[in-house]
Amino acid sequence: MTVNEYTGAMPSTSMLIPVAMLPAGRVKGCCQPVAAPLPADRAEEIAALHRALADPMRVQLVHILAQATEPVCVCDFTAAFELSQPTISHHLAKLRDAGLVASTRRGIWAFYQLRPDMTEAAREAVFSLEARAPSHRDRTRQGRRVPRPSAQR
Amino acid sequence: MTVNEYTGAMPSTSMLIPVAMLPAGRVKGCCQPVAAPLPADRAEEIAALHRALADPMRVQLVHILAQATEPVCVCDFTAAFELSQPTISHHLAKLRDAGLVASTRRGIWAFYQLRPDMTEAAREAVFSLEARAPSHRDRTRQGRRVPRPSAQR
DNA sequence: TGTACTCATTGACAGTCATCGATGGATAGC
DNA sequence: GCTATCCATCGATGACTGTCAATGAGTACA
Repeated sequence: MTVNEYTGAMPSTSMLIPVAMLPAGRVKGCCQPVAAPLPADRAEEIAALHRALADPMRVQLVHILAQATEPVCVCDFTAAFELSQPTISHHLAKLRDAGLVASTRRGIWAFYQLRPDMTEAAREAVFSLEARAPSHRDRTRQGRRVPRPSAQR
Repeated sequence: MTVNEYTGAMPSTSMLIPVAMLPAGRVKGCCQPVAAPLPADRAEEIAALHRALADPMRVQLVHILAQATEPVCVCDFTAAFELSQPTISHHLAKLRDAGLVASTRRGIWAFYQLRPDMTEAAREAVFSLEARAPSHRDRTRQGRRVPRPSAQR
């Protein structure tokens, strides 16, 4: 076998760690070179994105925003869930810090929406959430719900 | 505006909470109906998947497994990272509990690989990780790296 | 059987996170 | 100015998480 049967990954010498680089004493009979790790900052960036979606409440918030046709008022979130207003605000701040949502104020109200300029990584994560969200997807199937915006705005 | 400019979501009365269902006292001038929340267990399921990838070390482990052409020995993980063997084992167990990886033993060694029967949700998450993983993607572009396996095994 | 080795589990500890009540800033209306 | 309302922030608290040392389970080999 030379190809990952699942991912389709091809062996690439550019992605392999030379055996000589492995710490001495660990190169036993079973050991094989593995793909080069991601740069530490990139791994942390990816993990931070997933961390933003690692709470069911934030999954709910993103789900609602992905379905919304207008920016959503915080008061609607607090009305929809049995959590205190500070907790909702806390989760929205986490999503904002992760670059998933943006907020605007109108008078005393704050409105949240998904960021149109979300990173490609974030877009994939949101799509993977929405793609399997509605159990009635088969009934209302309309294709990919989070397309890459053809025109950024 | 009747369509979410970013997600392309269409208004669907089946996904809206009737205003009458909103708690009394919260229906103020700014409030609009929002999409129905996900079932609690589904939101938790989605969050659990992201929680599994919410640590940079587990991102690295999944990345290596996605690039690997063979099941990877634990001894290779412990050799590739400056973490203790129990910690590596701990992270692999988390990935296993999340349904992302499977392990087999050969003699005294344990080998890990991505689960071929991973859920659609997990597959999307892994793909969204790998799609932006290599900075030299453009040079070695081979299309989607995590296709749905045509033949389950 | 005894030794060496690999890997998983347990226990402990420090750090982080989710949650809520209290508080403060900002705005609208009187 | 005064009051009411909305939202963000702060501080406290309990729960969870990442990490490692110690230990246990299982295997290979002489």
